[in-house]
Amino acid sequence: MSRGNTRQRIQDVALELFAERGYEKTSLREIAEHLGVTKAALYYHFKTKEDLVTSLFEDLVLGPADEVITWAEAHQPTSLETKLEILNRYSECISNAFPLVRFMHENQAALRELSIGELMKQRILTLLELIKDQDAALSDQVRCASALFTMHSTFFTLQGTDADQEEKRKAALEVAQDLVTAAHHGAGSPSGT
Amino acid sequence: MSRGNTRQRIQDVALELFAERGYEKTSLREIAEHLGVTKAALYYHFKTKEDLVTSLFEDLVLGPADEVITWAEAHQPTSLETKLEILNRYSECISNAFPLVRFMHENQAALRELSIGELMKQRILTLLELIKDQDAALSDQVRCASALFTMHSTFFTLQGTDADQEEKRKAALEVAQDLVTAAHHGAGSPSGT
Amino acid sequence: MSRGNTRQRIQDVALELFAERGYEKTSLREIAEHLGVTKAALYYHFKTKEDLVTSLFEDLVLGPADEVITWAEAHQPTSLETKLEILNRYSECISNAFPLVRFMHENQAALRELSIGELMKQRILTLLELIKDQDAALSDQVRCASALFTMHSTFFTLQGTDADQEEKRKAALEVAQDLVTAAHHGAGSPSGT
Amino acid sequence: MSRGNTRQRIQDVALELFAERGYEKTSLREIAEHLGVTKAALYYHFKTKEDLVTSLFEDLVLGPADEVITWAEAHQPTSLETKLEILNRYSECISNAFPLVRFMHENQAALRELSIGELMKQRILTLLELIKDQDAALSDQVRCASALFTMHSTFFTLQGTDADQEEKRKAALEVAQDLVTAAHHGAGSPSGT
DNA sequence: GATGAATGAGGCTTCATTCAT
DNA sequence: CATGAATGAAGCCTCATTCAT
Repeated sequence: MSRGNTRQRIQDVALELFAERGYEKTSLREIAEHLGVTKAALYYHFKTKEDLVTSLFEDLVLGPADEVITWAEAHQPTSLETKLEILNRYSECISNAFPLVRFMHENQAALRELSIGELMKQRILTLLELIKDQDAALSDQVRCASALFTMHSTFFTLQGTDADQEEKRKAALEVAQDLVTAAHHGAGSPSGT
Repeated sequence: MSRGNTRQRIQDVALELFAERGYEKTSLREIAEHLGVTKAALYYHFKTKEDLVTSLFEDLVLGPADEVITWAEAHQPTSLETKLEILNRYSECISNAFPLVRFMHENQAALRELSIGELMKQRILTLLELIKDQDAALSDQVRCASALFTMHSTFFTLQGTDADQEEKRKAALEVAQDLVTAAHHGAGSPSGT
Repeated sequence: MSRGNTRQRIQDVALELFAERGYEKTSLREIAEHLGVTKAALYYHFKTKEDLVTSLFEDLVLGPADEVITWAEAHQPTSLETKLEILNRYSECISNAFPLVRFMHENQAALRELSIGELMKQRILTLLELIKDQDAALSDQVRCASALFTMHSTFFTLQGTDADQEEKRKAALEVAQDLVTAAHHGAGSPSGT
Repeated sequence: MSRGNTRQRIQDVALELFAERGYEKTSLREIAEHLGVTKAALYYHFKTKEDLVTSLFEDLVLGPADEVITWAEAHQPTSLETKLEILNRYSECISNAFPLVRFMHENQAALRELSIGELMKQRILTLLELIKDQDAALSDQVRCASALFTMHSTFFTLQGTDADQEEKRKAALEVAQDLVTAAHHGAGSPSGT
């Protein structure tokens, strides 16, 4: 019945529970029980609890995000079109790893103590740097940060809605792109004048 | 030096530590040690750990938010101007209780298991209902949710900046108001056409 | 029934079990069960298992040994008579803390990983330096080390004997003093010629 | 590269780690990792952890010690010269198995729970019986025990020294023989008179 | 000869909480 | 108002060991 897929099954259940109940509240005992295995079995596949959560990010989101960053850095200086394409590509990463992104969004405090949290934060800050202008008005900087956050949070913000995953992705992407477009044109400063 | 203000001091330290290290990672022992008191002393002032965190929300954010909601519900049906004023008032609540909002934002998973978390979520959803149109395009619904999230997260998003608290508040408010304005005018649907 | 003496009772039982079954083999569960308390109660009185064993050495042997060292260092350069008096005083320390010394002797490997082990080792090496001549023949250095070891191990070496504690102490002291006397007179080098 | 010598390699690594970190603190995982094998591989060669440590004593020290005992028992009643020759022969056993003797000396508490520990203890007590007089003065019994302990511990007592193994062996042997000689002549009793 | 996968027992430690004083 | 002492539950993790392949 169980071949070489136990590692995968552990990751699946862990992701589900982490997203559902939070990182700290999810114990390895719970994960093991959901799987019908012993706690010790988890330790055969993952060195620590942190190692387990780290593997989720590495397998689902870190690689894809790095691809976006690599692509973006090859297209500098960053035109508006490039920025919009960054958002587009990033929205696809996120959409594919949606429960993990939800987990990341809702457990920032817990992730801060994990080394993978630091790595993810760096990726997001790097994306932010690529999207915003260093010396833009404050409100335009907010627009760019907000664009990223919007994509991170939309999938579960729109939980009640009957829209499907792809519709949500497009809606979030549209809003994010509008925000970045406005920031790019310096919507912030003229309104201040 | 310290008279009957112990309760206050506990809240201050608790808020600081909760915001810094997260709800689950902050133990009552830590809080007590930071205060130079015994754990048991905390229990004289607060029935449980949950009671302590609840008191923070009640004292700092729940009341003010309810005032905004009460005001908003008295001004229905909601015109664009009303919506913008809701955002304005809410941004002031948030600005005053800034570390608690950060805590809320970064500990959503933990708060989900606490009854105060449910209460706060209701408030935010109520505000969202007042701001968005029930049958707006999906992207416009995202805009309104994003407006709220943007205000929640801006204060620590802009951590590195040298802007002061009030400047940040205004920048976040501007972005939020733009988003809601766009949503109000149905920016979403035409772009779909 | 139990007033402020719980800490003491924990130490007593811990010493007994540590000496009986070794440091690593003695679990805090066992100690707690022997006392009719919870494991958590131990942690109220001692921060860790290492802290518990450390307290034993500090309370029973470290202080007295330091007194011997202090006395010895005040009587430098060290005449033979002084050396013999060092042995005499040290034998009394040891005799009073006899089960702990047995524990130390039989758990050197375990103690090497504990910081108190390092401290105790330093004390013994210091005593050794005071007793032996830096440039004595190899066999005389062995004599001095042996003198110390002999006192450490005699109490349980002579376990079967019906002699009482004080007789054993005197016998060990006599042998140790003979060894140091021989070393002092350079018994080693002439026999080599 | 490695043919049928895996068993030997396991023993080598095990001895090294046991001596370094102690019996309890050394896990089979560690041993396996140092060898670049799986834990399960160890179980192909040794039935249990105890079996592994037992094999070390059997191969390195038990046989040679038994030879000494056999020789000694054939030379009863034991003259002083015989006693000195026992020490001489035993010192050679020990010198050859030096890390294992260090291990034995520093892990007495752990060995007490192992059947091989009991066996080794018996050998040493047997040697002690052969060396000392049943009804000697207490101090002379201490001398004989001390002679044995001295040889056990000298190799690592003299760790800092630049003397080579054989010089250390001779120094320890000299001290041990002096002690036994003194005991044989009843140095203890006249001093009591 | 050796591995991959798993187990059951048990280790140390921390936590929120209680209660007599 | 607050402490000292303690508890019960649970946490993460490691260990020696087994067994099918």
